[in-house]
Amino acid sequence: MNDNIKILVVDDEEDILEFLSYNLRAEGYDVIVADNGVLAIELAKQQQPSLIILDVQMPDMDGITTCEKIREIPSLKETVVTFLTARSEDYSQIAGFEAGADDYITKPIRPKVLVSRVKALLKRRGITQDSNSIIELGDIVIDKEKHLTTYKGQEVIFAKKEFKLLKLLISKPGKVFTREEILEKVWGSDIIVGDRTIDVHIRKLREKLADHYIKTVKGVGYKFEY
Amino acid sequence: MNDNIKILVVDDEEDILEFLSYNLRAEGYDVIVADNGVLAIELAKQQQPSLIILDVQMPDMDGITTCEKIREIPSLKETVVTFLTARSEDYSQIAGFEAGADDYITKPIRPKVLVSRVKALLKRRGITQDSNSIIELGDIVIDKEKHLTTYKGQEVIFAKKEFKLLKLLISKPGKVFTREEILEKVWGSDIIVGDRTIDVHIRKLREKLADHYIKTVKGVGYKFEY
DNA sequence: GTCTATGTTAAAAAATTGTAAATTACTCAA
DNA sequence: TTGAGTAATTTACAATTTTTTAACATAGAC
Repeated sequence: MNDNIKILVVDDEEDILEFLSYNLRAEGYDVIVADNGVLAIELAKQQQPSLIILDVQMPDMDGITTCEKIREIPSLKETVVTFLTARSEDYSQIAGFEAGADDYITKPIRPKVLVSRVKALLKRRGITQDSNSIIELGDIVIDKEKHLTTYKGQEVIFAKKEFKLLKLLISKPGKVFTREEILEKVWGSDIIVGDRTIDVHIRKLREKLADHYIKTVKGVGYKFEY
Repeated sequence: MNDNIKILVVDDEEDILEFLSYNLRAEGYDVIVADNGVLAIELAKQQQPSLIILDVQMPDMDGITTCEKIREIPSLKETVVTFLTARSEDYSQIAGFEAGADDYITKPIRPKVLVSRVKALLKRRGITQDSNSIIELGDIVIDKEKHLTTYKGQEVIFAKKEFKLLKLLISKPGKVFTREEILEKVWGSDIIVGDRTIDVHIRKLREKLADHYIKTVKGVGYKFEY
């Protein structure tokens, strides 16, 4: 089980990516990286990081534009975005806030400053190493910490495996998970279960969610679609 | 462990948040902040602050509404709430008291006034820097220092381990604590005890609390729910 | 129409937790 | 230091819930 806070770092310079990753990982964060805006958006959608650190100056799509696009994605509305700017580019601060940034960090980056800044930012949003556990998607709210799920405001009780399966599917809305993937992530790669086990669990989820959301892609697998 | 008094500051303006935080932290309070009402409520539930400072004017959900919602939450019934109002908005005083506020502070805020006001408020409620070792949740009052528990006004005696376990569960109402977590925090990570030990202790708590509050999340752990 | 993947159901199997009673460890006063 | 009394743990088993299986139904591709 991994409940660490995820941080997405976006920069076109390999060195900076490594530098940031190293320092953030040392603090126990899960770091994912992207070296361009397009990839960043894709990863953000998939991984739902709590914080995105975005370099302003990038080829192709700059940080400001990337941020604007990120802000247009519903599931990323609440994500904290912070810019990385060279001290000189002061104009970017203003533009950055307009684009929906929450903070900016100026280069050169000093590890301690970076880390405390990140901590402060996350704390301000009520996200802490052990309490970033709430996934919200339309009518469904999942609180990992409280192990509690709400559907249309009503509490729904999911057993352990059901909860795990739902968490998996909902973690990447729209993505099709093959049966192999589901088995590996929910049951564990070594455990062997019969053919109908997954179906039965899927059925239970559908039952409890009034048959919405979970779609079958015949021959491939299942997906959660909002 | 940190026994400082927690204060939650809620305002949509970054400057004011920082200003208030700075001054309150300087006085030794633990300050948590929120820039909107929804987050404020979530944080308040999670962190159980002793005092909430709430700006009246906020987008989306204003302070009055936020306060009303807070007052509806059992575990926050006793929390002190004070409003922050511009001097001109005198109507808000009345509305504020109706919504369940305990006091109001007018802008512009002067640090010394703020601090003395806060101190007075907390003192009035019997909360002082060194005596907030009292957790109160509905019918249950726990005095950590005196190792004393009251349930519905009646003193209940908990043995040492029971007390520790209760303290842990109650420290984050709603959170599910896994057996591993409980073992680590109550027994210590190196001590090995049998499979049923936790259950038996849970049972004793339930016995003494008339079977309320402590819920089992099968396959996961236990939680305290008011 | 056949064939295959998936849906459905109920019941068996497995896992987890609840409980009482017995045992062991601990504490504190004499 | 001892021993009575309390607290903590273990044990053995009951009760409950979850998970899996298996048998059969159905839907859609070809």
